Amino acid sequence: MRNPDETKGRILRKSGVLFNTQGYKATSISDITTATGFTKGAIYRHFKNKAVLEKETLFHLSSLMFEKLRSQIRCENTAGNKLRAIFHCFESYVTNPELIGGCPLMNAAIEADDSNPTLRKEAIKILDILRDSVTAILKNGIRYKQIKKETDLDYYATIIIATLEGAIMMSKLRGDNQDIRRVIKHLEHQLKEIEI
Amino acid sequence: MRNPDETKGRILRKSGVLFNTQGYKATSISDITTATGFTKGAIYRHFKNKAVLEKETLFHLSSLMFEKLRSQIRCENTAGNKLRAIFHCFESYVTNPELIGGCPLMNAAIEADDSNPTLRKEAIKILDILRDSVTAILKNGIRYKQIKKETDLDYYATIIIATLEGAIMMSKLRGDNQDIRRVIKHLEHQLKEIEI
DNA sequence: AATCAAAGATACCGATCGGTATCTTTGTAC
DNA sequence: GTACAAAGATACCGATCGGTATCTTTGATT
Repeated sequence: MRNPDETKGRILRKSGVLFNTQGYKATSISDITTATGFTKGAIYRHFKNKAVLEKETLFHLSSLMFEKLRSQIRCENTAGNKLRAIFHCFESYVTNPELIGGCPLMNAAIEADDSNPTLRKEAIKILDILRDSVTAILKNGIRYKQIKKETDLDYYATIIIATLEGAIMMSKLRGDNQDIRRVIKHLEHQLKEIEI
Repeated sequence: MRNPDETKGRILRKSGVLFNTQGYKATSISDITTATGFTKGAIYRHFKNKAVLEKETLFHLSSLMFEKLRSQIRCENTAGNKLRAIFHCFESYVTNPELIGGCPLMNAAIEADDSNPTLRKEAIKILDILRDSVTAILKNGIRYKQIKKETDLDYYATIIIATLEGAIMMSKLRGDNQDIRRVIKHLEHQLKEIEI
């Protein structure tokens, strides 16, 4: 019992990489035992079945995502710059090799939407939190006279998230950051129109 | 030998539905035998292995996609209306239950980008054709004085495709067409700025 | 009607899947 | 240092995976 929490953390980190690159269904428990060095016995002691491991891993991946997002947002002190920080966070899903596999929200959403209700529910939660983060920034921006008060919050949140996610798909598929760069340029233009 | 081409077509149509909803790796040959009524012997007579079946099925799905796209584009006679037709074609990936599983480009791209080079190559081809379709419309629009001549073709093509694909992901995940509607509204606004 | 190649069905292969029962090891409390 | 519960390893389960060798059926050709 040489530290169960650390073992669980190791499993979550490794399965996070595997699920995010190969997919959830396509990654076997054996893949995870090979990657972690632990045995099935160890894994099934911490997770009662694969579905639970998938769900907890997606939660873990989203925690990393929101952690990074929040730390970058906190560094900026205007709504506009906070949003620009979000844009570049998403760019790093293409450019940063550490964030292997791309955006975990997108990956889970595409795999789960038609065939994995459990994972889908978790993905919806992540999307809701992401959307709320964007609208909260806009709302505070309005409060502090940085964003025009007639701005449709939900509308802009949808545009920002959809555009970034779509561009990540395109850039990851092609293996360059051309599309994500274009999209960020576009979003920065859009931002200037609602900034005061 | 009661019509081998029809058999191949049946297999492609059924595996198209299965691959597009459950994923490529997650769909087994047995799933396809159950869905088609054919046996493994029949399937492996027409496709030398599963990878080839996956690739040919993705090509088949993209053919359906471009067929519908082209028929809708052909109905319109200005660049702007041709683009609007594309927007609503993509909306139907959310609203039309016949197009089950969503956009095949997106599905293949997300599943293949990190772990299936064969499928990834096929997905890149689809994205290239889609992008070329959009830029060709814009280019013709400039020629016939419907689109401002200083418009950056590749830039707009990226914005349009990324935004639509991202919104399909969001709308399919949530199970409503709110996000895709917002995004189309946004793209129509963008379109008015480059239309003459 | 006999022939024959192609279409498709059947039966099977070794490998791997998710999962579990059981055993051994480990750290800790006394 | 002994007892004990938890952590982790080992060995195995039936089911299913992709794939293949072989058999039967089919329809066109002569």
